Amino acid sequence: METAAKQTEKICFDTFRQMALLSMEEICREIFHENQQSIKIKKEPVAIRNLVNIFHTTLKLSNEKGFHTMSLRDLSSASGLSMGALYSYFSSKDELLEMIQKQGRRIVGKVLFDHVSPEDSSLKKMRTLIRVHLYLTEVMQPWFYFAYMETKNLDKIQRKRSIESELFTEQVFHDVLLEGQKEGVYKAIDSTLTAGVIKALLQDWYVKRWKYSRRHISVEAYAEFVISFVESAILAKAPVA
Amino acid sequence: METAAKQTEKICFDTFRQMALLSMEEICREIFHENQQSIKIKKEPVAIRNLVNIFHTTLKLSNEKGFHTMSLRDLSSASGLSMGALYSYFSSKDELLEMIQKQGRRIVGKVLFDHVSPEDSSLKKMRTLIRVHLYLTEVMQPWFYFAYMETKNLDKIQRKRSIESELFTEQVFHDVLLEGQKEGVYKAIDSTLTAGVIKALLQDWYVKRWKYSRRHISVEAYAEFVISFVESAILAKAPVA
DNA sequence: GTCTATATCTGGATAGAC
DNA sequence: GTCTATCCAGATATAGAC
Repeated sequence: METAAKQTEKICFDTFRQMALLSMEEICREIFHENQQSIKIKKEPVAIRNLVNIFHTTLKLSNEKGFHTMSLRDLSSASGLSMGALYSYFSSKDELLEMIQKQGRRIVGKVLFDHVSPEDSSLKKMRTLIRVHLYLTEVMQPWFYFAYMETKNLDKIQRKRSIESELFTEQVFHDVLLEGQKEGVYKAIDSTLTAGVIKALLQDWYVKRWKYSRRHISVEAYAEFVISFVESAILAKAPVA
Repeated sequence: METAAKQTEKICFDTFRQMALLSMEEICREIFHENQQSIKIKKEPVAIRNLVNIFHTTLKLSNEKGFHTMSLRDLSSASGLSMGALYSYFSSKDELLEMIQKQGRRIVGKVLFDHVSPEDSSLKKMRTLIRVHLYLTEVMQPWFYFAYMETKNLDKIQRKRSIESELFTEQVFHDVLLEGQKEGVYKAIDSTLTAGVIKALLQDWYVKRWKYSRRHISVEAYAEFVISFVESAILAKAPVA
């Protein structure tokens, strides 16, 4: 009974995947138009195709051995673009790093909060937030991992932005927790620490992806586990079915 | 009443700190004697003083901007040792990386499992494991963070060792969970995922240290929070006081 | 727009003075 | 034992042909 309702309402991972892929190209188009001063290419289709290629390849190589260790020669041969061609899309290796970070933050912003409607119960909000967050990080795993590992290599201002965005996500969970506590759905435990703990569990999914792959655990399974684990810990009474 | 018993039994963070600091010098002495083929220095006191300095400075710089980004010239000026002097303690930058990883793994092995006795109840074992793990990572925060972030830069064999040690820690938690489930103390939920979740919470302490510092949360406070959070989620009945 | 060839710079590593 | 000076590989970045 409850299951039926759940299935119709519960956000589905597959539709999610397509959405994010669509976003990817769109974002590249935006980046292209915004950075036309540093991008020397004029034709949009060419530019976008190559940008997608460059970002994709950079993420792949960096996540194997780190952005700093990846030389532009590596990137050149792996992407099939020459050194010269690369430099018509960015003016320095650091700029490339910044472009990727910016692109990622933007997708997150676009996708993450479209799925929670304010009229939902705090219980439902929380569940949806957890699922959406996990599904998003699954679809964009390479980017999240990259952003996570390469923060140190950013300059101060970019670094600050990255920290802000981390704390902002945590804040969203924090707010829902407070709301639920007011309603009496959740226990009155430290909401800041709890929000941090939830964030840590979500992060583990994309940071330790190798572990979960090896153990053949799907995102959906992990999502349901996290939800039930967290709810066991914070619900005022026994979890609803 | 329970509080009094708890305080006498509960492992104390301050004594813990001293123990780890002592270990540090001892370990450097061991390293010195083992690597006398690559270390050109003969006098023990000099060697140890400089080794401690080198490790300490390397951790500091690397944790700011990454090991790869830290040049040996940076290390030289920050430690006060010349390039030449540095090279009488290791034969390559990679060897320095390996020495630090090895040193760290050794301290962990020395300290981590001395505190759980097999005759304890699984409940007590779990609590002690959580505390000891957190206290240890607190005392050795720079090293743990370093080991965590620089795994990518290791060669295959070292990398494998690092992964093994990660999975081993998780296994310890896993075993205690199973034991507790058999005794009926813990619920019969997925023990692998649960162990992973606990590990993630412990890791958050040293990976996101900046966050907890900023919020003025002490290790002890975090430890107690994690324990109560985890127990709320996994205890078969309501937690004991 | 894309390539090849090349200039320039950075940083790991070593030799030899003190 | 420690320092300075230097070598050289490898990386970023650019110029100019096609």
